[in-house]
Amino acid sequence: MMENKSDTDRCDCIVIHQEIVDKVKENMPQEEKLYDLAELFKVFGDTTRIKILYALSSSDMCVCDIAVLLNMTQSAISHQLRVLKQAKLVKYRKEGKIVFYSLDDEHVKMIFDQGLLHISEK
Amino acid sequence: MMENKSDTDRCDCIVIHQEIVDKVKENMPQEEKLYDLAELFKVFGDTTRIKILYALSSSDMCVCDIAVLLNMTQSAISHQLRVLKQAKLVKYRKEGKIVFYSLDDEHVKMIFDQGLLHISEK
DNA sequence: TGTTCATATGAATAATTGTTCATATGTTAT
DNA sequence: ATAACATATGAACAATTATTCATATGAACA
Repeated sequence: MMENKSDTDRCDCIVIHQEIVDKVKENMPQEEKLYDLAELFKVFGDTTRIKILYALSSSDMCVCDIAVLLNMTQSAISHQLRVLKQAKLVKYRKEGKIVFYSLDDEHVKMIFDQGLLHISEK
Repeated sequence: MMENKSDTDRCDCIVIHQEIVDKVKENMPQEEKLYDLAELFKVFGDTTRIKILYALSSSDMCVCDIAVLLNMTQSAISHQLRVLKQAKLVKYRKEGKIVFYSLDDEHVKMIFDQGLLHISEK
């Protein structure tokens, strides 16, 4: 009869690799930080938002201009700008009834570039 | 009676900003490239995958070790490793029945660092 | 004051996705 | 051969999310 594996939640090789796993565990950032990191990248993980960010990296733009540029509804753009705003990736200034959005982060372009580098090499 | 806006799909301000929009449009990368970029970041946009990538940045590990480390099922880890493999972010080598995964990209850490930089400043 | 315009937002819907469960594949050891 | 083990995978389910539609807000202007 076999020893029940789920008693320990560990496979056999973990016993051998325990040291490595412990070392890796030590080097892992806090749970919360990794969660925030994933949340940030999730914001980049949508074509519409990527396009908006790319557009804003060229020039500040108002909501309606972005909608025209991307051939999408004003509402869809506005919803996505809210997500970008919450992630502190864009900021805005009001001029009367027009709201101009712009990038709020120097890292956006660098994150882009690293991503494009990966893509172009694979 | 008002002129129907949807005839042109353009708001009033776009007429004024047309030049800017045209310039931005010129500078936008190809549609496909932006799609791929979003797909790449989507892969980073999940806590489990971020943790796996972080773990592998410390040391190569087998599937079962990762499962123990993250306290998740082997199946869940395996599914996510497939996603990472497809994105060419990890590679693997087989040693008998054990499969060791490792990072397949120098950019992973740099993308991480930029992300963490953004988070820590906001 | 009433109308037009630019933007924001809540609700609904459709599509995507992460995990679990059960099972398949392929390797090692007895 | 058979059993044990490490990993992979398909189907199902629950949860998340992007867009649309209708409408609200608030500014400019006639």
